[in-house]
Formats: sequence, structure tokens, C-alpha cells
Amino acid sequence: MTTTNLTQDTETCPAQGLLKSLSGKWKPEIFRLAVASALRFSSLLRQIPGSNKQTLSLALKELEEIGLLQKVVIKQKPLHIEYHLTAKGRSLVPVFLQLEGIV
Amino acid sequence: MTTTNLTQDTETCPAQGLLKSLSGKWKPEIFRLAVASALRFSSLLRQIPGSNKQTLSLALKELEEIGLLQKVVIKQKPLHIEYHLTAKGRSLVPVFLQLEGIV
DNA sequence: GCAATAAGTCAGGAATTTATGACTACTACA
DNA sequence: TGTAGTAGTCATAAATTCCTGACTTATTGC
Repeated sequence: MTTTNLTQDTETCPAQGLLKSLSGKWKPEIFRLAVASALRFSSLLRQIPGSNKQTLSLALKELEEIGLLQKVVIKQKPLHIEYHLTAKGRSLVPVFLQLEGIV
Repeated sequence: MTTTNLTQDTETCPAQGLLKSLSGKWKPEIFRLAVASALRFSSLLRQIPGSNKQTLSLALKELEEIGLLQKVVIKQKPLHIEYHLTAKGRSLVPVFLQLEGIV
């Protein structure tokens, strides 16, 4: 039987890493906005009232590190930087939707 | 069309509440253990090395408040208290499994 | 009565996260 | 040259979360 085992005796919870990466004051909202469209730093600041540069910067860095977002430099006139969902990020979308269903 | 909309313009992320409730140093692990079997305070302390009474107590209270666990008093010789998964808690299990798949 | 176990609570401090405001680096425009 | 926009960093402070050890309440066994 190939049952996925949630009750295994491993040291820590396998979902813990991802849950931790998604926890934080602004990370769920950042992820949600990233699903809607590519993110830019300055507009993100405007889109999330109450947030601040420092924390958003750190959050983006962490979401990038765990592979949910990727930084893309757009070499154009004003030189933009965008944060895009990765494939891993997209695979998280249905899980997000299910979470919303439970709420 | 009844498409579930992840990109809506509502003020905050709908999944944020549940994600916040599941965030914290020991909560994912507590939830995982609760899936395996009913929890008792003293054994939980032993099962999660490095944790402490205060934080576990708070975590259990919070998981109870959001309706994932319910406290059950077992009126028997030594009078036990158990924490059981609720229906809402059980509905979260497949989402947990998916999260593990993404990690 | 006295010690032990279960299930906590409480006060205080340590550690981690988040916020604020000043500052930097680069480009563009007038 | 000076002002404006984008994308940040840095030091510091405030807020939140977590940990420690002492203490409480209730029940059982000796």
C-alpha cells in the first residue's frame, strides 16, 4: 500500500518548513498578490497598507529562497525588478484555495 | 461562472487567518500528532523535545479556539484531558498532505 | 497526612519579528 | 546641476513570541 503517511515518527513535521515560510505578517498577502500578477517593490508597498520596506524586502527574499518566487530584472528604460511565481509557487495555489475553503 | 477567485481585491488574504493559526514554533507538529491520535498534555510535552508547558498550553488553546481541536474531559479514575481533532481539523488533513508534497 | 502525577497558570526575561526614519545607488528628466 | 523615481540597506526601537522556574489545584496511592 502506498498510503501517504501523516502520522510517521520522523523528528519534525514535514509541512512545517513550508508553513513557516508562509508565516509572517505579510507573506500570505504577498503570495496572494503574486498569484494575481508579477510584483514590483514600490507598488507592493502601496498595495499593502500598513506594511513597510524592510519587512516586505525580507519577506520577498524569503519567498525567493524557498523557491516560491523568482526575481526577474527587466532591462528597460527605468530598469524594473519583478517577482514572479515559480512552478513550485504555482503548485501551491490549489492548496491556498483549499485553505480558503476551510476558513 | 463560479470560479474560485484567488486574485480578488478584498482587504486581506482569506487564507491568512488559518495560516496564522497554524504558524508558531510547535503548532504544525501538534496538529500532526493530533492527526495520529488524541493528545494529552503531559505526553505531548514528552513527545515534543525542546518545547515547554507555557507555549504548548497556549498553542493548544489557540488550536482549540479556531476549531481544529476540541478539549475532551475523560471522567475516569485519574481524570484525563484529551485534545481531539474536530471535523474542521480533519478537513485540514488533505491540505497538510499536499503541503508535504510540495516541500 | 504526605508524596506523586496530571494539567495547567503566573511573572519575568530572552529571543525573534516587525516598524521607523535616514541613507545609498542608479537612471531619467529639465 | 538639481529633483524625482525605483529598489533597496542600515541602525535602532518597539512589539510579539517563546522560555524558565516557581507555584496552584485536583486526584490517587501509601
